Amino acid sequence: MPNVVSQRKDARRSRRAILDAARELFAQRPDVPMVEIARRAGVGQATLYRHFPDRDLLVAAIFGEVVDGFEQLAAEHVDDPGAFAALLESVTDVHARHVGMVEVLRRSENPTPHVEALAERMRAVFAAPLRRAQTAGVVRADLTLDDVITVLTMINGALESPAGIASRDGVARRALTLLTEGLKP
Amino acid sequence: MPNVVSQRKDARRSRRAILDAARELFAQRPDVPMVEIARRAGVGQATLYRHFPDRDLLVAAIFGEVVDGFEQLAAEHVDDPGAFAALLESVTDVHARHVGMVEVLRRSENPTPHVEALAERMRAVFAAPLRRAQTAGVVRADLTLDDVITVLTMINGALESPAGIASRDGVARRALTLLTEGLKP
Amino acid sequence: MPNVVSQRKDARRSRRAILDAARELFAQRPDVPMVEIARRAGVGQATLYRHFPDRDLLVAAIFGEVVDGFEQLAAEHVDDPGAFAALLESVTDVHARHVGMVEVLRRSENPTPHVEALAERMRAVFAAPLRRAQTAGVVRADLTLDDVITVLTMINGALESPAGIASRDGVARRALTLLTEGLKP
Amino acid sequence: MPNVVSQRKDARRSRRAILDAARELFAQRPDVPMVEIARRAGVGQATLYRHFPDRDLLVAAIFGEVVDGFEQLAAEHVDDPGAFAALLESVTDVHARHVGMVEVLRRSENPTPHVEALAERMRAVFAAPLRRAQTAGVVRADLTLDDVITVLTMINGALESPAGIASRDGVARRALTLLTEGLKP
DNA sequence: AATGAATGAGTATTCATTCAT
DNA sequence: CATGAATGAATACTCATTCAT
Repeated sequence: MPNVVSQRKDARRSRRAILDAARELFAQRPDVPMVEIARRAGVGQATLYRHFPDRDLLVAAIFGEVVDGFEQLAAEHVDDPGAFAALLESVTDVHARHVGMVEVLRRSENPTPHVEALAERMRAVFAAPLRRAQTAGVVRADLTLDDVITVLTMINGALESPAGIASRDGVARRALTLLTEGLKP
Repeated sequence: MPNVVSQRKDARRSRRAILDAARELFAQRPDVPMVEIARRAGVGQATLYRHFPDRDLLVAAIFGEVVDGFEQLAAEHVDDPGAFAALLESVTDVHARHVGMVEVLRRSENPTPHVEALAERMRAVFAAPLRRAQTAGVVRADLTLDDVITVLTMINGALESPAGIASRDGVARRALTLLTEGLKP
Repeated sequence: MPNVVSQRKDARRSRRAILDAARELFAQRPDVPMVEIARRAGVGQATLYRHFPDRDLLVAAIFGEVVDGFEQLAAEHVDDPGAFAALLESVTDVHARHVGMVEVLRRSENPTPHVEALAERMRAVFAAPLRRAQTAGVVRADLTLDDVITVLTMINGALESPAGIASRDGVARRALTLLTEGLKP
Repeated sequence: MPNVVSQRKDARRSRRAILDAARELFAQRPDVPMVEIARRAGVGQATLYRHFPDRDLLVAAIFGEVVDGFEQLAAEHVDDPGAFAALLESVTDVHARHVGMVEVLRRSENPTPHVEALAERMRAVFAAPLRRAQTAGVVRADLTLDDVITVLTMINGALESPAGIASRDGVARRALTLLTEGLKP
C-alpha cells in the first residue's frame, strides 16, 4: 500500500491515472466495475488494488481531492465577507460538473465513516466564511454549520433530478438562487 | 399479468402484500433482491413477476401510489391559497418517512421514462395550487412548475444527507424552512 | 435453502448430482473450483449455491454422508466383538477409495466446527464397538476414543503419502496391519 | 541465481532470512503469499525470486534443511541399535514443532519430484539404522524401508488431526507409542 | 544486485429472470 | 394460477511472477 506521496514516478503516474479515470467514470455511472476503471486508467486490476485496497478507499480519495480544492479556495478568501457565497457557488459548479458523484459515496459499502469525515472537513471549510458573512449581515443569523451541510445536500439533490428537464447547470444555478432568496416573494 | 383491478381476491391480496413488502424493504436498502421482497410478501417469485414483470414496474407502482396520495390531497384543497404550502409540507413528511425511496428510482435500469411520467403527474398536482398561491401573493411570481420539481428534489436531497447530524424529520423541516424563507437575513 | 429432504424431484436430483460430482472431483484435487463441480454435476452455479450456500457446507454434506455409512455399519454390528476391527477396515477402505478427501476438510475456510462435529459423530460410532472389543480382550485396554480418532488420522496420513511408492490400497492395508498389531494388548 | 554457497555475505544473509521467514509462516498457514514471506524476511520480492525462482524450490529448500538435520543425527548414531528409535522420536518431535509443514509440500504445484527426492534421502537416512535395529531384534523383521516412510506419514497424519482434542505434543507421543509397540517383533 | 510496482489470469459468490412442477 | 428451483452472466478481489527503476 503505497503512501500518498510515493517515491517512484511510475507509481505516482498510476495513482493519478486511476483517480482521474475513476472520477470520470463515476460521474457517469456510480457503480462502474473496478475492472473498467483499471482499463480506462491503462493499468492492470492489481495495480488499482495496490493503490486503493478497496472500492471505498478509492471513492474516499477522490472526494478528498475535491475537498482539498474547497479548502484551498477558502484559504484564498480569508476575511472576505463574500467568501461564503463564493464557496457556495463553487460547490454548486463542482457538483454540476460531477453530477452523481455524491451518489457514489452513498453506494459505498460502509459510507458513514468516510462521509462523516468529509462532512467534518466541509464544516471546517465553511466555518469562518459563515461567521464572517453573518457579521457582515449578508446571511441570516440563525444559519448553523449543520444547516450549511444540509444546504449542500439540497443543491446536490437538485442535480440528481431527472435529466432532460433543463440543462444541469441551469438547474444548479436556479436551485442556488431559490435557496438564497427563498420561495416567498 | 393481472390487471390493476383484478377479479380474484387472492390476486389483489398478493399485489397489496408485494407493494407493502417492497416499500418497507426499499426504505431500508434500495437494492433489495427481488426474492427477498417475495419472501417478505409471503409469495413465490413467479407471483411477484406475474404482478410486476420487472423491477422497474414494481418501483413505478410504488411511486404511483405515493403520487395518488398527493393527487387526492390536491383535490381536497382546490382553490385554497394555502394548498401549495400544504402540499409541500406533505411531500416533505412523506419523503421523511420513506427516506431513500427516491434512491430506488435512480437505481432502476432505465429510470427516465417512469421518472418523467411521475414528474409529469407531480407537475399536474402542483399546477393549480401554484397558480392560486401566486395569485394570492404568497409565493414568488417567477416560480415555474419546473422549479417546483427542483424544489422537491432539493428536499429529498436534504434527506439523503448523512445520518446522525440530526433527526431526519428535523432536517426535513429545517430544509423546507430555509427554502421557503431563503438564506438571506 | 432447500431442506435435506426436499419436496421436489428435480431439486433432489440436483442435490445428488452435486454431491456425487463434488466427491469425485475432490478425490482428485482438493481445491476444485465450484464452477467445475457445477459443470460436472450438470447444473448451473447458482443451483449449486442454492443447495450449498458456501463451499464448507458442501464439504460438510459430503463427509456427513460418509459418516452416515459408518453409523449404519456400526448399527449392523451391535454386540459383535469384531465390530471394532470391521469398522477400522471399512474406514481404511473408504479412505483409500477417496484419497485426499480429508485434505478437503482441512482447506475449508473455518474447518474446526465441521471437523469437530464429524469427529464427535465418529467417536459416537466407535464408542460401543471399542468397549465391546476391550471386553472381549481383542484390543488393548488403555485405548481411548481420542486414540481412535488419532488412529483414523494416522491411517489417513498414510494414504496421503507420496503416490507411486506402492499402490494406495496396499499402503492402506499395510498401515492398518502395522497399527493393528500394535493395538492388541 | 546465486549458488547455495554464495560469494557475498548479504546474499547469504538474505537466503537465510528467507528460509527462516518461510518456515515460520508455513508452519502457521501452508498457503502464505510469497510477498508476505519477502516482507517477513525483510527483502524485496525480486530478491526472494532470485534465490528461489519458484515457490516449489523454496519449499524444497526448507525440507532439504530438515532432512540435513536427520542425516546428521543418523551420522552421529552409526552402529547404535537404538538409532532407529531415536530417529523416529526426532522425526516426531520435529513434525510436532512444525505442524502442517508437510501440508506445504502437498500444495506445491508439482510435488512428486521433490517429494520423491526427499523420500529417497529419508530412506537413505533410515536404511542402516533399520538394518541395525533388526539385527539387534528390537524391530520386527519384516519392516521395509517403504514401511518406514509410511510410518512417517502416519505420524504426520496424526499431527494434522483436529486441534483441541489434546495437545499436539501429547498426540504425537501417543501416536508414536501406539505405532512403536506394534513395530516390535 | 536489490527493490517494489505492475500484470492478468483465476475464483467465490450474487441476482434478475425464466421455467418445470 | 402459484410455487420455488434453475440459469448464467457479472463483479470484486488475490496471487505468483516479471520488469522498470
